[in-house]
Amino acid sequence: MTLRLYNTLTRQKEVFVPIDPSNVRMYVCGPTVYDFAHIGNARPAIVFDVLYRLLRHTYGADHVTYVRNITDVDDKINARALRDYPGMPLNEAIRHVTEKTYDQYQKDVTALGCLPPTVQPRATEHIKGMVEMIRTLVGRGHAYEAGGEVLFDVSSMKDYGALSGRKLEDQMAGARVAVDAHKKNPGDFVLWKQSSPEEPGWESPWGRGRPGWHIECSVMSKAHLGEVFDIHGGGLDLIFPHHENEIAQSRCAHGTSVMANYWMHNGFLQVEGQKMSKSLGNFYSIHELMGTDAFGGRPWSGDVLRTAMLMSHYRQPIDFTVPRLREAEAKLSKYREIALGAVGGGDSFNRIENALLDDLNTPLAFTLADSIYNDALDGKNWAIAELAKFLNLTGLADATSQNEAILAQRDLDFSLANDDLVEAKLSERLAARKAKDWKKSDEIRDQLAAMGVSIKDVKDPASGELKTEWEVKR
RNA sequence: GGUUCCGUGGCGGAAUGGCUACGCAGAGGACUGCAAAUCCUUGUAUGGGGGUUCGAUUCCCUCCGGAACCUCCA
Repeated sequence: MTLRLYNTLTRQKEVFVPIDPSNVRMYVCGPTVYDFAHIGNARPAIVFDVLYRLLRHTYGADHVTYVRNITDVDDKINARALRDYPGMPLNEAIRHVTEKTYDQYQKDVTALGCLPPTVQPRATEHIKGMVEMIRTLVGRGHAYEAGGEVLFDVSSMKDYGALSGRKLEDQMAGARVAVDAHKKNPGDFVLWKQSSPEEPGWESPWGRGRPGWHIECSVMSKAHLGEVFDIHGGGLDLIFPHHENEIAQSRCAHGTSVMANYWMHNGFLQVEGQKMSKSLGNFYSIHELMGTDAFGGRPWSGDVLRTAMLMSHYRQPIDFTVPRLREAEAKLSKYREIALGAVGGGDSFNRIENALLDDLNTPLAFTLADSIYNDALDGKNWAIAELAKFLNLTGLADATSQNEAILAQRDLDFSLANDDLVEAKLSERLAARKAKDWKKSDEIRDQLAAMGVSIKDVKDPASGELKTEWEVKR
């Protein structure tokens, strides 16, 4: 079975053929580090991590290069720096913002079970390359200087818009594109803009300034992967304008007919049926979900979040809800219980691997895992190996399950604090049961339930004596 | 207005030109004083209308409904 991927460029699934099997190259647009990553940002990180693992599995771990950039030059970062560190020199404040956000991002994606990419370049490390590429574009007649900016001239590229299926004329018909007086075309976009003395800036042939958003990815991908590479990924919303513009810049600068052969885009995530937004109050950072009670009144571990993501196909929308997370948690814990200790590999039927090879069909992989589960329960080794392989290939063996520890600790704290009280009530209830005073017995059960304690009546198998077990219900 | 995509049971979701998987929830039963837990059994779906076909949920057309993008939001 060969790897097949849906290619946004052609709008169909294609067999993946790498340019160089000894070095498969993938670039994914990473975060702009101005605020903590939210649950929507987690999706591309997870999806492309699964692809990365699959590529490593298929071509060998040393034969895949995965680049995920860090955008640390951006006007939103500047705004955040001014807001959070008033009075501090801007450049210093910016460093605070980007470092803090970057550190948290690394922690978040690690907890979600994502392997570190081969390289995580930062935009600020590549300013020189950006200036060079812009200079090339100007020299080749694809960019021009106007109104203190350097702009890409979209009319200079014949098939601009091929990725998104957009034609320049159609866009203009929409009449919602901002028209700036100094632009030749409304669709022209900024490559370089001048900075005021307070703003961050770098020297360039066009004065002290800073790069536009799109040029960063063109330069960083070129630096680490070359002019043409295999896979370029990101969220659905990046197709236009970001990826369209990256393609324009890279192809025009290098004179190539493609930038990347396969373009992949993950679908969006909604929270409880609504688009996630701060105004609706359904905006959750990864950090909040894992470390607080903000969503559903309890923390959710990285592996549960990862499972909940992978239960849907990456191109489908996901509705993120509490029942979904519960289902994910239940599913995962039953697989883990049986397969986590097992050594993956073994030559089993490879059905799960084939599902993943078919454009990352993770929901099918879960389905297969469910059907294999019963065989694994019966102790069949091939089934246990297949489940273990599934957990490894999807990164579920690596994601943190820290919240189990947190919840267990909570339960323990509760138990220690309430042990005497609960025991007293239980013996009272046992007496009532022996006296067949069901009313009183049920009342006590209700009281305990109200405290969050659920009970289980059992018989001692040896003596046949009545006993009651209890635990804290979450 | 333009571009792209999606409609399968209560929910999540797979697959297929020929009884529509699987999981969760639900229902019934066993057990229990009653519950819980556990075990056994089980009902329910391809948005509407055309077309191609022996046969369409699958392919084509159309309608309805929904989403994303056209605004430096993954």
